[in-house]
Amino acid sequence: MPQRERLTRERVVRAAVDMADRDGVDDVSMRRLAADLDVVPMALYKHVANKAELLDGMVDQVINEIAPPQEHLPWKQAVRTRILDARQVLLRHPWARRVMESKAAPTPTALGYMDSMIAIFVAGGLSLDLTHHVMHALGSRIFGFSQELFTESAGVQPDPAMAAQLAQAFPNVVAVAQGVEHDPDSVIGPGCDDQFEFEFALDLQLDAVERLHENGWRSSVARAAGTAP
Amino acid sequence: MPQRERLTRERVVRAAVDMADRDGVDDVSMRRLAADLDVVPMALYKHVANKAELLDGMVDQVINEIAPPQEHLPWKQAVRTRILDARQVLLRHPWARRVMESKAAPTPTALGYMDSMIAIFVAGGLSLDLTHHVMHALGSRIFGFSQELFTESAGVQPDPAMAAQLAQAFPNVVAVAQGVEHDPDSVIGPGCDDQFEFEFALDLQLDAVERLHENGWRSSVARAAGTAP
DNA sequence: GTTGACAGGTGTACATCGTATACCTATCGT
DNA sequence: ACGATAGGTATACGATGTACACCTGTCAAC
Repeated sequence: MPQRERLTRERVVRAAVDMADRDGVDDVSMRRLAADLDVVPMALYKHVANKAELLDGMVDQVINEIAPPQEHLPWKQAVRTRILDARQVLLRHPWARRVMESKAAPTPTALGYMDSMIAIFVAGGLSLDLTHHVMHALGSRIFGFSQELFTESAGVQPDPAMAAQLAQAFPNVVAVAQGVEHDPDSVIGPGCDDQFEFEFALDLQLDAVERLHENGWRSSVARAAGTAP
Repeated sequence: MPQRERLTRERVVRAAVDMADRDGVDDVSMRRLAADLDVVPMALYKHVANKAELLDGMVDQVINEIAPPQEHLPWKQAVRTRILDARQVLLRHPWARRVMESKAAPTPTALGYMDSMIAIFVAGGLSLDLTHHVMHALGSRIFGFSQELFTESAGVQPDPAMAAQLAQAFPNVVAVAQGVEHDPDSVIGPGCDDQFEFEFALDLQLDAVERLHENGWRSSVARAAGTAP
């Protein structure tokens, strides 16, 4: 009988992703991961060069969960649906944002994803130059990041006395937060970083790009506009 | 004679910021910091609760380097110049981006900064609701982040054989990168995350917001537009 | 079959990290 | 002069990533 299923890079990475989903990425250590796989810590190093490479593998697995672009769609829609899909994937693996952001170089998998995204713009007729700037402007949103800064009002603030103090110290922050909460039409999800905010920002940018493109954007024009007072 | 200058929370935090600027934030450990201050590691804990609080203090110091908003300016210009100033500050402290992004709750200092930024929009006549969404849309750009994903093409790729292989595997990425490099008009700075890209993205968003505002934006309208196919 | 190479799992060890706890000591208001 | 207290010290613990040497089970070739 096979006393224990053989280890594989595949199996190691998959277990690490599961553990990160479950306990958060900070609690993924080589030793805990090894224990999870019923193996001695150093055994992992036969399948993974070091922890950085393990994290690379984890991110790659997440990126591979993003569906390939839909063909035969206008570029704006194709980009939009793909990014929203990426966002769904990243909501399943919230730790991936921080890991990706702390990496210096993209893996081939990440490059491939960016490549396919660029392809959509180019196929849609956008110039290479405009596409380049757009990729920068979209930034990490391409990977579906919610880049939420702080998980705004993450914890409930139960203390009413402190709430009053807050309101005095930061009246505008509180006004914006409360104003929206009191608006019955507003879409306020948990942590306020919900689907609406993401789509709002995404559409703002995509619409602006579309407008630029339709107006026959050339780099000199935009540069002048950008640096003008 | 004062055998050694007394330690202060101020002095500790300042030394930590200097060390992070010099060696990168990953090399800032309580022990190295203590050695730098010619003191035993545990001495730091008399001025700082723990490392997380130290990082908070470091970020606060960076935020405090950002100039206060200029009065008597139209909101768009006021926001624009302030964010560009924030960007300059963050370029001096590149580590601050990652630290801020990995924090869950904002410090009072960060809240104060956001508060003063919101104040600009509100004073400019934007509705609380629109301001709220705009703050989300701008996201970390408010703090001047370049959110560069990967320090794109950070290292030079000297190997021509690998370059060819790259071009075959990721034709679009290479095309976009090369196309721009070959354009003599293009502004390509080190790492390609230069001033132009940042301003391009920032203006794209600010212009879009201005258009929304001038068209008398109401939340229901934007929501319908956002979720429409 | 026997053998021998080698992929893959093991054991031990080390430097480094954050920090709890207990202690000592210089300073200062009374 | 004295005792409280703020601030620096000493020691120690558990956790982390991983280098290095070792063992062992599997399988190809003879």
